Amino acid sequence: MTLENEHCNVVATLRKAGLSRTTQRMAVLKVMIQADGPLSVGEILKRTDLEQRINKVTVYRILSSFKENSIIRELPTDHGMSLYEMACLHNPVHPHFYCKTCRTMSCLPPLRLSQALDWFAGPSTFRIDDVHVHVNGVCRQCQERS
Amino acid sequence: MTLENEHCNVVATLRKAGLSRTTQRMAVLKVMIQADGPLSVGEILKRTDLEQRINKVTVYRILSSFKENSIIRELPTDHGMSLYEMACLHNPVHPHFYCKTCRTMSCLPPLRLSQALDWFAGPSTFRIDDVHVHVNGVCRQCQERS
DNA sequence: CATTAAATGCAACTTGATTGCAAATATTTT
DNA sequence: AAAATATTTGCAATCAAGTTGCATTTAATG
Ligand SMILES: [Mn+2]
Ligand SMILES: [Mn+2]
Ligand SMILES: [Zn+2]
Ligand SMILES: [Zn+2]
Repeated sequence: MTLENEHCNVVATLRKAGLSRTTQRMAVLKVMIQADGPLSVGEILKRTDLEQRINKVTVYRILSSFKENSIIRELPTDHGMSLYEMACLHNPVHPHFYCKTCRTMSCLPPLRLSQALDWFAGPSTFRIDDVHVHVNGVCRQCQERS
Repeated sequence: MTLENEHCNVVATLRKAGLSRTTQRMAVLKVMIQADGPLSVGEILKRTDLEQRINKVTVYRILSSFKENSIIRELPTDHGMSLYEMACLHNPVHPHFYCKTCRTMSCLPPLRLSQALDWFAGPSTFRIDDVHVHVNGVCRQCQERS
């Protein structure tokens, strides 16, 4: 499953989000748009460095601002590390398969859970060890406290 | 939702898993059984230390062996930290709610996803920001490579 | 071009988790 | 019960992802 968002425009995306057009942000966004799957910060650094060296901290801050503006999605893994993918119209929310061994994340078809299980039962070659359903938010107490 | 596994016996659980009965393992397991929700390593340490001080590394290794023997479940959070809960018969797999603010994890009813959404739509006071469906396992290549 | 606000780079730091190895403890054998 | 063996533990060092403070640079604005 490719992201199929080659059409997303770097400049337009930044402008729509009201983010200034720095070379670093352009480079990171370009890499994200061209990616064929979720990328780690390390991988993003490796790819941006082909054209210009960017500081690790800067990448973290850029990803953080992209996330706040819903340009990208953060996909936390079970190894204390997150991967990132575009959150554009061409790439709706979908489940992911994470290989514990090579620490690679694969996008799964955007099906409902029942359909997804059928999909796995089919010609899928993944060996599933566990499935986490993780609901994130803010609890009652913390809501009242602010 | 309490774990309701007060009945699980420390000695019996260890014996069934073929794990030797060290004071440290007994202490950790006792704390896990008495817990009323998922615990972090820090919280486990705090509770075991009330009776005997255990090294942090030892707790990690104990939790790791408990997990391998399906005595407990690991619940990774989106903050690079895992929480742990009993995996006994009285505590079947279920979704969890994680508060980003106080970093507390709450157990949710073990319903199917569609029912769970109804549950949230009801008198629930959680503010949901995002839901991660996380499928873990080993991919095709990694399976063949071993 | 000058001004100002925002973004970046660097170094140091934080935190959860892991590793190597010697010492202690549990289990097995005699 | 004592000795032999295997397992487990504790400590210190280390790792890796991610964060923070602050000086410097860059982008937007007029
Ligand atoms: Mn994806
Ligand atoms: Mn639970
Ligand atoms: Zn793999
Ligand atoms: Zn909270």
